[in-house]
Formats: sequence, structure tokens, C-alpha cells
Amino acid sequence: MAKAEAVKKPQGKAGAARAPVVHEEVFERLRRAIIAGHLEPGRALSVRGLATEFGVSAMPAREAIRRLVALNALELTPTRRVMVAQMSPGKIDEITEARIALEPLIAVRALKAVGDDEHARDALVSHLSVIDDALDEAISQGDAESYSRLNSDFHFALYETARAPVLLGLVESLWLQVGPFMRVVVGRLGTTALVDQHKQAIEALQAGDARKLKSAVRLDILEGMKNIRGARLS
Amino acid sequence: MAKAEAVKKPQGKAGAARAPVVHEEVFERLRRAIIAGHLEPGRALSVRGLATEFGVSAMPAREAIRRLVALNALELTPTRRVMVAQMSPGKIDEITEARIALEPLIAVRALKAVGDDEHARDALVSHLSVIDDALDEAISQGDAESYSRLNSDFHFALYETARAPVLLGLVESLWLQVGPFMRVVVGRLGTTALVDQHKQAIEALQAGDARKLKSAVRLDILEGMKNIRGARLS
DNA sequence: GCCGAAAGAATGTGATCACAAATACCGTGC
DNA sequence: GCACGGTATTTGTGATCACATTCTTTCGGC
Repeated sequence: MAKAEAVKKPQGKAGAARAPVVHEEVFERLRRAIIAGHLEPGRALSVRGLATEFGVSAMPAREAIRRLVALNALELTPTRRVMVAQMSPGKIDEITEARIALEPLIAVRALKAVGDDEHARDALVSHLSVIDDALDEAISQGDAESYSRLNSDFHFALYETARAPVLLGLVESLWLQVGPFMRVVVGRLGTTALVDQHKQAIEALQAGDARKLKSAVRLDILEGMKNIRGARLS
Repeated sequence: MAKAEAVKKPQGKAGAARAPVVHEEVFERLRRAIIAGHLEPGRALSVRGLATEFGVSAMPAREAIRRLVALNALELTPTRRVMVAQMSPGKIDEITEARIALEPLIAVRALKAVGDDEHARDALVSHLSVIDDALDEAISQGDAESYSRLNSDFHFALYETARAPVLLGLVESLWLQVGPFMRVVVGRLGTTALVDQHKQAIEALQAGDARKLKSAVRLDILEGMKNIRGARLS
């Protein structure tokens, strides 16, 4: 398996000269799957299993798993087997606290990043609106899968414009830890009852209102995490 | 090389049955070295170099490096070479913001964790006092190496009692990113001018004063990061 | 019928090799 | 003296093998 066949990869003479190595591709796919909630908590993963599933050799799978363990997205059993992290009430509290501490900060940074440039702000607002419209569509159709993906798309589209790699890294680690449970939530509750603060956030961005933006992000987090807690205790 | 000699490791029948695998030991040693500031920013690391330095094969070195890259402690060059992360004014801002957002939270959690148990609180206070005394000693002797290590010991002795693994992981990631620069700071400034808020924090713990504790932690962070910024701009 | 031991499969970890890309080194030409 | 080009070394990455441990399944005894 995984002949790889010396793809030749002529370095892509034009462009940013990025060469997405195999283990990074595996990592990215797995990361997205976790954030989008495609993997249920407690789901066991193995190096060889992941390798065959992605059609690669054991090595890239190992490195991807190692990275995700470092980010607390995957958990090690006492015997060093790997599973998607389990949730606990205590962890819900911690993640909620950390998200509320960090995400409003990075949202405000995004606001400030586009604050000077009216064109950039409009572009961001319009981009977020597109995502949020699709989100509403997913909600009305009860499409849990799309909901999870679009919800993370919305938040990270906002956060990435902050150009704050350190904060973004912390937030990504947190999302990797909630991802598996967002899935469970929207699966159990159905998506019809879900409300979000995204439109409030967009308005705040448009108005350049940092206070309102922080509030919207904070409320959105509280709503989402409350649902997780509710699903957990049911 | 790396005979390892089949240490036999009879599983340590008594005890927590922990078997510190090779790559974890390498990771831990490297992690401590970075937090303690033993590695200067921009310092290049290589898989084989680290392997021979630690007397292991390439594999554990690879995994340790991969984990530390995931934690933003190490940086990848465009050609995938590895170095200790560089600092920039923007990163200083971000790390300061994140530390101030997170560390007071975890400190207050530590306070609450020992709040009920007077015995536990006394034990923590006494433990922290011992570390802080050693810290004063290191300062008076201008021992930069001990200062870095004891300073991180103090903070993490406090944070670990919070039993908040998620928050602790985030904070550890941040310390891994500042570690190399603490070293530079104390090396350049000398340690005589350094003041810390540790005694304030200990008093707040003893009094069960969450507000004062948060303030002390916050000020300690601001002091430390200000020194980093100053050293950077000099 | 059920518990437990033994056999078999699966898994994590470490080691080593191969290869291409990148870096460092060194000598030549001007 | 210096820039340039070519060679040699270093390096990251992927693949594969070996081994001990762990998990699973099965079968035998009571």
C-alpha cells in the first residue's frame, strides 16, 4: 500500500512554494473531522487503522496522531492506546471558561484588524454573512453535519482575520476538544431549537462596536456550551 | 548507539504502573529545557542531532520535536527545519494578553481547590514559600538559571493544584513560548532589579482572597512580560 | 452456563534504511 | 578579493521490520 509513486511534485514553481507533506495532510483531515464532530467521543484510533483508512503508511498517521494528542484533541489510555477525548462536567466548565476568556479577545482583535480599512471590514462582514446564511439553511434543514462545519467556519473566519497566531492556536486547541460534542449535541437536540449570536456579531463588526462583539461572542459560547452540558446530563 | 540495554523495567509492580517511554522522556527533558530558558530563540534543532545528544535513536527525537512544534514551542522554517521559536513584538502582546486572560483564572481555581481544606491550603502556602525563598536566594546571587527554573516551579506549583488539565495545558503552551525569552531577560538585565508578586500571591492564598490573588498574578505577568519587551527592544 | 486461561491478532514503540531537498563547504575563475 | 558553481554533507520524511505488551477470541474445566 501507499506506493506514493514518486508523485514528482515539481515544486509548483508558481505560488507560495507550499509542499503539503503527507503527514500534514493526514493531520489536517483528521483535525477537520474532529472539529466538525465527525468522530464520536471515545472512538478508538490506531496508527495502522488510520494509515490504511487514509491510504498512507504508518509513519504519517503516527505523526498526525501525535500532534493531535499534544493538542488534547485525542486522549491516551493508560496503555497508550488512542481515542477521541471523552467529556466530563469538569472539562466542560474548563473549556467554557477558557473559551470565554480567549475568544472575545481574538474577536476584538479581528475587529481592530479590519477597523482601519473599510473595504476589509465589508469583505469580512459579507464573508461571514454568506457563512451564516448557509448556517441558517443547514439549521432549517436539520443538517447536523453542515451545521457543525459551518459553525466552526464562521468562528474561524472571524478569528483568522485577527492575525493572532498565538491566540488562534489556543482557540483551535479548545475547539478540537469540543468538536466531538458539538456533533452529539446537534444530533440529539435536533437543530431547530438552536439559536446563535452570529447576526449580533456581524452587526457589531459592521458598527465597529467592540463591546457588542464581545458580548455576542460570549453569549454564543455560553449557548453552545450549555447545550453540550445539557446533552451530557440527559 | 542508543543500546538502551533492555533495562528490563519489571513494570514496577508497586506504584502507578507508569512506564515512561523513551520519546516521552525526551519530550519532557526538552520541554523543561525550553521552559527554563536553556535554549536560545532561533536555536536550530535537528532530529538526528537531538537523538545523539540524548543518546536515543531518531524516532523518539522525532516525536518529541513534533509534539513541541504542535505546542508552538518550536517553529518550522519554510523548509521544515526546526528551531526554537523567535519572538516578535506582536507575539509578546498576544502572549501577554493570553496569560492575563488565563493564569488568574487557574490561580483562582487553585485557591478554590484548597479553600475547603485548611490543611491543603497550608501545605500549598508552605510549598510555595519554600520555592519563593529559593527564588529570592537565586535573585540575590544573580543565578539566572535557577531563577528561571524556580519561577516556573512557583507558578506551576500553584496552577497544578487547580486540577484543571485543560487550562493547565493552555498555560503550559504559553510558558513554552515565553521560556526562551525569560532566559534572555534575566541574562541581560541581571536578576537584581527583578521584583515579583509572589509574596502577594501567597498572602492572598492564605487569606483566601481571590481578588487579591488575581491581581498579584496579573501584576506578576505584566512585570515579567514588560521585561521581555524591554530586553527585546534594547 | 459461566468463569478463566491460553492462543491468536492487533497495537504502540523503537530502530533502521532510502531518497529527495536543502544547506554547507570548497575550490575555481575572474 | 569576491562571486559563482559544483560537490559533499546534513536533514526531513516516508517506509518497513522487530519486539513486547495488550486486547480479543476461543476453548476447556468445573
